[in-house]
Amino acid sequence: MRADARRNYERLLAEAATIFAEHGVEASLEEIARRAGVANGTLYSHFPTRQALLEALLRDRMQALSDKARDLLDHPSADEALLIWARAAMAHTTVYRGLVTSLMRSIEDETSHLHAACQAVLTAGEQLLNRAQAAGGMRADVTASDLYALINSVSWVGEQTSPAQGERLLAFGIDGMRSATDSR
Amino acid sequence: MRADARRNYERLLAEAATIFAEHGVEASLEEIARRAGVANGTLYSHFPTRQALLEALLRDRMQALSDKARDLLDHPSADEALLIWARAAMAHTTVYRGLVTSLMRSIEDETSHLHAACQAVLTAGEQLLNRAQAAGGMRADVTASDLYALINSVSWVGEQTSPAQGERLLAFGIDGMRSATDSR
DNA sequence: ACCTGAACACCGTTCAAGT
DNA sequence: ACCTGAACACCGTTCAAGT
Repeated sequence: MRADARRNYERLLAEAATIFAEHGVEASLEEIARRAGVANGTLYSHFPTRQALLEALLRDRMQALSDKARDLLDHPSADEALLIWARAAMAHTTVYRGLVTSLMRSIEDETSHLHAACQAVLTAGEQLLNRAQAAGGMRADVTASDLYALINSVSWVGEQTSPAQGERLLAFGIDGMRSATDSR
Repeated sequence: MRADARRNYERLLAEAATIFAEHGVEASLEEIARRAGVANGTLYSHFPTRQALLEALLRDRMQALSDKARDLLDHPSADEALLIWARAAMAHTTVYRGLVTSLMRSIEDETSHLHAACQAVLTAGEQLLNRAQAAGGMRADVTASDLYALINSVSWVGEQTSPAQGERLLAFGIDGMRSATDSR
């Protein structure tokens, strides 16, 4: 990669982070290019779609979330580990306004640039879920997709109303996924 | 209201219904005006905002949902009545793609043209919730806002992935709101 | 009293022409 | 190889001028 190309790439990423943080993931791509000091087409040559830009921006963070799930497999309580991770996932999905919608769509859409990363997160969550199920804390019929959808939906609520309302729904949702024999 | 004004109003509503059904609530207002055969500004004079248009379009349906809650107060099972109503509410919030986001936002935003109707729906749900709580089926700490948020969030999931996934999350959510003593 | 349609200030995306 | 910037086809919203 040529030096000027690399510099443009980095500047675009940096401006995108700022502008997405301020205006959400639907912010104007034109403004990102403008603020990065490059022409319109340069943005498109580096990032063919908005999702490609998001993917580059979130790559490390999503990897970290997957890693965190692996680490939590060593946590003494399988149930608690799952809850801790779910909250971390919530925090991740709300870094930019509107991001949660992209993440939810991308899990089903294989053509999305975010699909692989979302799939990795789902699989990471699945490990924690399976462990909690084996320990008897969670219903056997709960799927990784259920968990993924729950986390994203409560993040969406948190975004639309208040983070506290999102937290409440997460608690109800997880409780509803617990085994009947589990003490509450 | 002048006869031509009335006719334009009706045509705009009819076209909006068609186009929202096809493209979701973020569809082009310009296209609605175009298809209704009126000028751009005419749409704005009748409906100052997109939400005002939505409100006129949904008024009857939202009233019917509130009425349905009242009727269900006579249902023999308080728990079952709540679940039946929640499913009806889900169906309502998904008539147009993207509508659920407007409905969720409008409950907190008093300036929204949809606010009053959303508030009425929330209150209607509250009656059913309170009855289920009095009967001992639902936790006492569940609020009408929790119920409203749950319904909208699972509708959102249904829209982003599949209706079946939305249904599953509704079941988990409601279960999580049940009293611990409730048989499962 | 209501309607028209141009005007303004924005978009996303593409692609020939440059360096 | 990469970048530029004009071109195209769209938007939402406002408002003077008409009838």
